[in-house]
Amino acid sequence: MATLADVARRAGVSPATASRVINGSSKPVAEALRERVLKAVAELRYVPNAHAQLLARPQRSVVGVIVHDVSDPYFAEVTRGLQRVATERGRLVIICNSYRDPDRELEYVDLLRAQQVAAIVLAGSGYHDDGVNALLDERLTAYAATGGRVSVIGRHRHQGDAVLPANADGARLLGAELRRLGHRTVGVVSGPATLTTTSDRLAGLREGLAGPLPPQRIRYADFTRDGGAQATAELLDAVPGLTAVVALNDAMAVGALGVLRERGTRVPVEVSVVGFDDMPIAADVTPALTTVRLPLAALGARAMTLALDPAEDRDRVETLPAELVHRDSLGPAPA
Amino acid sequence: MATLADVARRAGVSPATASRVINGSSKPVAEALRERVLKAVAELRYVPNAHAQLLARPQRSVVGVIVHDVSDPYFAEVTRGLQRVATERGRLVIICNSYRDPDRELEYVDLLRAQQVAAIVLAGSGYHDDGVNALLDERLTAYAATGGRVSVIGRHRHQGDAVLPANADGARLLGAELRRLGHRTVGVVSGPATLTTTSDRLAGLREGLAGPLPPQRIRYADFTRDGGAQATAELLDAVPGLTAVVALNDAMAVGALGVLRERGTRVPVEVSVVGFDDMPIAADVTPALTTVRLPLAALGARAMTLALDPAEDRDRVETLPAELVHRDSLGPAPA
DNA sequence: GCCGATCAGGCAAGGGCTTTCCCGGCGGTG
DNA sequence: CACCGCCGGGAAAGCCCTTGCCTGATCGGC
Repeated sequence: MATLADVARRAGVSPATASRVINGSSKPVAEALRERVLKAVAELRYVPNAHAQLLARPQRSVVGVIVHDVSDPYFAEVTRGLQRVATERGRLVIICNSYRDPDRELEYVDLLRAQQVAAIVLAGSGYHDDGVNALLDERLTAYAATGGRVSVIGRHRHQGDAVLPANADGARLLGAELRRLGHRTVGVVSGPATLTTTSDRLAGLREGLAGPLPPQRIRYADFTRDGGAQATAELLDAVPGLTAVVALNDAMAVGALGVLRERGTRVPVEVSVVGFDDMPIAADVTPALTTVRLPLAALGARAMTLALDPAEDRDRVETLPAELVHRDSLGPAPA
Repeated sequence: MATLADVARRAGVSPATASRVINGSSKPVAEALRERVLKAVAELRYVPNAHAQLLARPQRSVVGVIVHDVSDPYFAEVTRGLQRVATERGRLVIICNSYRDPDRELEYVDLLRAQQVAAIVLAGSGYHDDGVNALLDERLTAYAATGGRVSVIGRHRHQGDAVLPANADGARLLGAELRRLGHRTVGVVSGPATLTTTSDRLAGLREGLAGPLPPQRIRYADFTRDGGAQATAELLDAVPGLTAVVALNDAMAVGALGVLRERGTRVPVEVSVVGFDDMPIAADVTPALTTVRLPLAALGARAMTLALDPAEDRDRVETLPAELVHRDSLGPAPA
């Protein structure tokens, strides 16, 4: 691997001059030398060692992002927003998948700290586990204390900036609409109870329905298609007279639709199905999914903006609104 | 930000000893000192500077991966395979999205080189552009010359290891099946003509159909849902008597289905639709999509294995088979 | 009781780059 | 013509960590 010294030697200049040519310092370099350096760079296919550079010039230009799983469309969309802003500001992004494992999340915080990133953006639901939260909070505080910026998407925190989707609001809208359409026996296909997103949505839904939601009408499973399918099957078997299935995200709703199709139940004539998040698939399944749209890319963009913003007022909390998207999978409750 | 020297000072030892405690060198350290160091680390929330570490100990443990777009389910799946193997082998992965921009691909190769990564995995279709290919090849060769490993997924190269999906084979299977079912007027909703994946699939399809495929029955668009929708609309308007639409990936097929539904055309009774890749959505749209399954995760896993494998025989090329998945969107041609 | 072997710990040399500081040479001014 | 200031270039100090080598101490063996 060619080094700066190699380049300098080949161009017949000092490493200092070579460095100045290569990353355009404020100091001027005579045209003749500049060309010789550039020529040497090309010939040696020189690429500066990023680690040496970052060590010498503690200019923190990269931002770390921790998400549950980028390949999940929810986070893909959030990440898109994050990336857009980062690119605009000339920042590189390192993405880490925690796969919903709080321990891995902690590890990644340290890893990013070790990488000297300028900011850490933590996206995705938090956990109902005070031990984990305390640990995470402590790590992030330590990071913030050394000048790092922290910004969080979709979880409640006491330190650092936060951007929240209106989970409860959206669910309330959904619940109210179900109620308006006469649904009284509603089943919920829920994500893991350990996630705050789950409980927020559940709470909002309860409020919107303005009626009882007994525990046996809630089934907890993974926030995936298959989790949704299984929970729906259980629900259909356990709850007689069910007129609507609320899935707490669209992937689960797709699973619900699959089970209902298998069983020959007509949607929405016999049973209505609603989702959450408004993923791209939502419009392409049959029937097209009625769901709650969250401004995911905007969430990401905003969080990155806050993280990069040198503003002095920390601990800002912003909520971005949810919106009900009417499609075909929700109809009036059958008489 | 606390440094190793801070820790050493606080623990009353030399930086050397602190270092040895922190990353368990082979050299033994007395229990008393070890504890003092660990205590100092905890109190200062010390995290070693990764850049300094990598500079001091040029142990290359991270692998760079360049994909078109991780949030695309195709690459999400490939990446899953890559990650699995990398994790098994204790390697970290840096993922870069080229967003199908050859220039950005080049930049990322340099960036990864600057990061001193142990290997670069390049995933996703190559381009029909000799200029770009030459440039890329040259960059990769330079990297390989300094001991870097290169491994490539789904593109033809002359240097480095390569793992290929059987694009042509799969398309041939599809074409033959269409022919068997009596389809004679087949339209193709194709990805960008600049990609080699597109031309491979097109060539295979042509072979399988064993009949003419005039240019006006092929529409090129982006490999996205909307691209597929638009191309399908054009095709329906331009080609009378169309009995089947072949979309060159599943996202486009979903778009095709959407357009046909809007127009009230029954699938597969009036027009059949087939896709490619067998993405998770494929089974959940209505009618469920007949498509060609590619072993994407296996492709990723294999590429990572080759990249990490210190085997001496370079330039290995492996092809992983494709498989026709029969679902509901393909039926016999109407009489 | 002495010597050599063994062991724990520290010193210091890098690793590749940036940047401050300094120096020599030039042009301009009095 | 002498002096000053400016400008382009180089020497060298540091950024933070690892590790080979050396030292001082301890211990066992004779």
